[in-house]
Amino acid sequence: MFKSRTLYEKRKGHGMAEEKAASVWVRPERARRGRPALTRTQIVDAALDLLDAEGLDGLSMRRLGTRLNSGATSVYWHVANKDELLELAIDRVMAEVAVPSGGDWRAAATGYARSLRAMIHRHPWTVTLFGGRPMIGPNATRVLDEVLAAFGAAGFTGFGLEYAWSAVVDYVIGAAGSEASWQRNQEGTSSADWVRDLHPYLTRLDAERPGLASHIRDIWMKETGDVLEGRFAFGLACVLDGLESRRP
Amino acid sequence: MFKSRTLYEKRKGHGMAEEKAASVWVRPERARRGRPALTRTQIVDAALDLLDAEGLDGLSMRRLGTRLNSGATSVYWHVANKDELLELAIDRVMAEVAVPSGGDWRAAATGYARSLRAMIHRHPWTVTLFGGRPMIGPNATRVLDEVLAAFGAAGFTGFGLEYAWSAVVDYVIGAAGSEASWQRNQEGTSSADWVRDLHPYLTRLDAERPGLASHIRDIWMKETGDVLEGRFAFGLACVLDGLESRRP
DNA sequence: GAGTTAACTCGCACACTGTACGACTAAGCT
DNA sequence: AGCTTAGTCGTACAGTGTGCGAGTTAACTC
Repeated sequence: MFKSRTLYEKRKGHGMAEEKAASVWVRPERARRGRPALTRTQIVDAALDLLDAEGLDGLSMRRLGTRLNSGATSVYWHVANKDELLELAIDRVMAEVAVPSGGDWRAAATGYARSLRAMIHRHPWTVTLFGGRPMIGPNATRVLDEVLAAFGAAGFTGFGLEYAWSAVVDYVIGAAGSEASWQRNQEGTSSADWVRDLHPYLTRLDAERPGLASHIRDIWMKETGDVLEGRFAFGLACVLDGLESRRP
Repeated sequence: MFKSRTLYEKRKGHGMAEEKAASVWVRPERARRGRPALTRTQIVDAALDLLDAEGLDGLSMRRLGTRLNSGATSVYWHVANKDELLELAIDRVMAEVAVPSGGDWRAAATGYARSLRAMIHRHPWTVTLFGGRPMIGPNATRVLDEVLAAFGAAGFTGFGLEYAWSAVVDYVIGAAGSEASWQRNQEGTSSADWVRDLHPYLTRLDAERPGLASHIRDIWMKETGDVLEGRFAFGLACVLDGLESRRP
């Protein structure tokens, strides 16, 4: 009898050296014969539901299985492991980020930055995953291509191009990431709870570091959505100004 | 007999409403009587060893226990749960970041940024944790106080102060975070492996997106430590220039 | 139509996780 | 001496990611 073996596993034996399984992106979706089966898109859809609803911890292979009305380990036929599933998921949401074209480079950069930030707000679980593995999926690729083209049209080339682009992404990810976890923190505990938690800390701070204490009271505890908006606009403008003055 | 109960648990009963346990930082270390015991510092030391050696996944309570030559669950007497342990750990490494004083504001900001980045490089596991909960430990507090003072001396006040400071941290965390995971990625697989993994992707890219393909070949695959250094210097300079021109 | 083969699902098992619980030991106080 | 409390630890529970192999179904070949 022929032993059904996972195509995705590392192949050994036959005297050949151990061979790495290829990335999801070069490996085509399974050819479908046999009983109609789960689809990659179907699986990623369900995974996204769980991720968006409950964050990274909300996604477990078993819960994914039950959501798909299938066995806990059936997904493993279509996907090598959980990391790969997350790779698929993050590329899927990268489809939501757009780089406006047709305007000047600054409009393109701003649009890209805001679009990326909005995506992170919709899918806060992405923050942890950024840069985990190099993002190589079709949508990430498309975005990268577009943004490099926009910065290239602005005159940046070579390492300067890389530097300029990086400055924007790095800032956006840092800023949007901190906003995302701040919001996740707020929604868990009501604002009043948060204040009560902070209270003993603040009273001690009043004595030891009055400047910091008043900053926290006057700024942090009054931080609304508008303030976050202003903060992001400010930081982004700083970065873009710096780029403008360094543009070839 | 008196049932020994964890002091750290939420206290209920006696008709009083459920009460939240206070944060690690307001709760003193356990008074020591009885047999000489584990120490907070001792525990955090061991945790840091594991974290620095093998990253976030390297720290499990059981491994921590064996490293301390103690039972797997003994740590729970000194620390409410794993999250709290991580809070202690991250504050410990915050001791390593310094804000230079005595120079102009730009020197202070640069020094702070570089110091924070260096700390992240030494302890890449911090990246995921930043902003998880608001950082409230003594060292984080000290750093925050110092950096706010430096920016305050530069003329920033109120929300402008918050904006200016945030722009720097957000950029640094974004940039250092991406560098850290990039390095972690390189050290796992040898550089040659990485190239081989990317190869099928690149050949396809040559046809579909030649601009991007050549960028990857010419820039990404030649990225050395010096390049990362230059990239960070560039981005930071952009942010600081933007701040300078907006300084009151 | 019969038979073969490949695609796919799924139950079970393993090693591992965080942590609640309660029994136990040992030190200090009266 | 006896009591009280600080501190340790073995056990247990519910959950995790995933390897394995047996079972099921549909499309091919003859």
